[in-house]
Amino acid sequence: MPELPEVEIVRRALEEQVVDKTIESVDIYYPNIIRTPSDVEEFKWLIAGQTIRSIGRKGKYLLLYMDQVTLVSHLRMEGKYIFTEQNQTSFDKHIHLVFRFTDKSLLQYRDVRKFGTMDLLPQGKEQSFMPLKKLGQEPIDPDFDQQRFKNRVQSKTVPIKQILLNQEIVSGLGNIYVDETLALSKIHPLRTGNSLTDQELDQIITAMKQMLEKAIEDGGSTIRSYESFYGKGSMQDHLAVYGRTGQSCLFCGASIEKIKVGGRGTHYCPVC
DNA sequence: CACGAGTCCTGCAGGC
DNA sequence: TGCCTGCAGGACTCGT
Repeated sequence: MPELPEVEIVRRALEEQVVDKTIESVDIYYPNIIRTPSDVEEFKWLIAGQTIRSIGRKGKYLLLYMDQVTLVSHLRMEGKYIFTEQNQTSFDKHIHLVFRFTDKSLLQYRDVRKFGTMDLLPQGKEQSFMPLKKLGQEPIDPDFDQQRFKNRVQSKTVPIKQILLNQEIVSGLGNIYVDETLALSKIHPLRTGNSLTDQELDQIITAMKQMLEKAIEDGGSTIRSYESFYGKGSMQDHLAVYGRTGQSCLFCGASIEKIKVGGRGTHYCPVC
């Protein structure tokens, strides 16, 4: 499941593959992927003729900047982009959208769970697009405001696990990297925000950063069906707790436990 | 305001 | 063998 590092890998791939290409048309096989505009025909009409100028990323959102519009794409669980040079007319059943470029190359969007979303907004309007506007800073942002982060966490009464998953507090972390961050910081996922000391939050900040930077370097994690453009990342081989229920902790040897926190599967070492 | 629960969707695991 | 149930998960909406 793509989190910040995986989305960053996709961003880099798209940057190499589709920048400067002009969209001739879009085939849509599953319209529910498109949220904005609500009329799919309008989506097709607005995007036709647009040239992709650059690829950005904010948290787990991909931004495809074009001449008059910006496409905001969220891959959610299993969304992925597949670029092919040659023309094609039939696709596997999980391809829900195909961008056809004027040079006959294609960009296919594949999403088994159909959870991904796309919003096409007028150029510049993506700034005020709600989910993006409310997004918290990324831990790897050089301007990351540590004090503000600490204050917001300490004002909350819910478990730290849920707080780190809240994209409005800090963006880019998903279930895997939150569990890993807490394991690395040696902080129990059920500890509430207001119970954490400044020092413990410093550990969390350091761990988040380290985690994400290493994951990007490793080409992302390949969990379940997720694969990046350039094949598989290797980060999954370095996970300390995620998906290791019952296996022994890398730090102390105790058996990794799995519980539910805020409705999410949560892995941790009961000793560390 | 803050939080919990329900929703979307499909492949896969487990039970019988 | 094959059906049925439940689970996974990000972010949004709705209800308390």
